[in-house]
Amino acid sequence: MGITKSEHFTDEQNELATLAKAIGHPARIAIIQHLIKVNSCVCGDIVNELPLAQPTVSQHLKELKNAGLIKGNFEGASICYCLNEEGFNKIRDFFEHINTYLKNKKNQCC
Amino acid sequence: MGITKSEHFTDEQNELATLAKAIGHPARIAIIQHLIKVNSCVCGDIVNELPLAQPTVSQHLKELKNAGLIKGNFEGASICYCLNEEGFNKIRDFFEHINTYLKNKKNQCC
DNA sequence: TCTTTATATTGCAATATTACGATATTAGAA
DNA sequence: TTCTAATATCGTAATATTGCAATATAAAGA
Repeated sequence: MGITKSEHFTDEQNELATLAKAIGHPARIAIIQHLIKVNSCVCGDIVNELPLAQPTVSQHLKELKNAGLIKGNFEGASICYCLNEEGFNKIRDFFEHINTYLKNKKNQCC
Repeated sequence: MGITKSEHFTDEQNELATLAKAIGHPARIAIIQHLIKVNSCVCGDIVNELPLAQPTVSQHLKELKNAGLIKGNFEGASICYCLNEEGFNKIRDFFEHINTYLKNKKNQCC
């Protein structure tokens, strides 16, 4: 039906899913990579970096912001975006947990 | 339009997005967590662990498999699922890269 | 063979996502 | 104030995702 049955899952599961989902689009990966590449806040040039129209980029930025993966500050007329450590820490912990498991796993049949 | 303009992004960006997207659903997070929790391959009991009907679970398993995040082996009449190290390594590298950046970042304005 | 058990596939309805043109908003510059 | 530049929001079309009942398939046991 297109509705995710969020109420049947734990808060942690829903939160991790929201973070991963927000990252799950090539334009949003590109935004994250660009923010890392320039190693500073980015004011406005993100639209020029992406092969998408301005309203579309704005929408992707909003989703990353809502998920807690980026932060935006007003910088005069434009806005300054940068990565939000908090969001990335949460999802990093999840992958570290998986990584630790994969290193020590036993009884694997496949 | 609902169409992601994949052709305008790099292979790496599309691949990372596909992996993150596959993880971006609470049911699929729950499947991953269950595979870790039992610390072995899981044959069939995943359906009983989730608050979803069998066809829905089957569909989620298929998506995780297509993304390269789990593997499935036939084990008699049932199927044995476990995590696929390869897929998780790829996305882990991405997050480690981000983590390294966040630790050393300068010139942050937000 | 027939049945049972486990899993996959099909088909469809409900909802979500993606993309963008048009338009609104907001802040500085003239 | 008026103009301009930067960003957000609205509205909408096209497509994707989610979920499940019904059904198909495949393997093992009686």
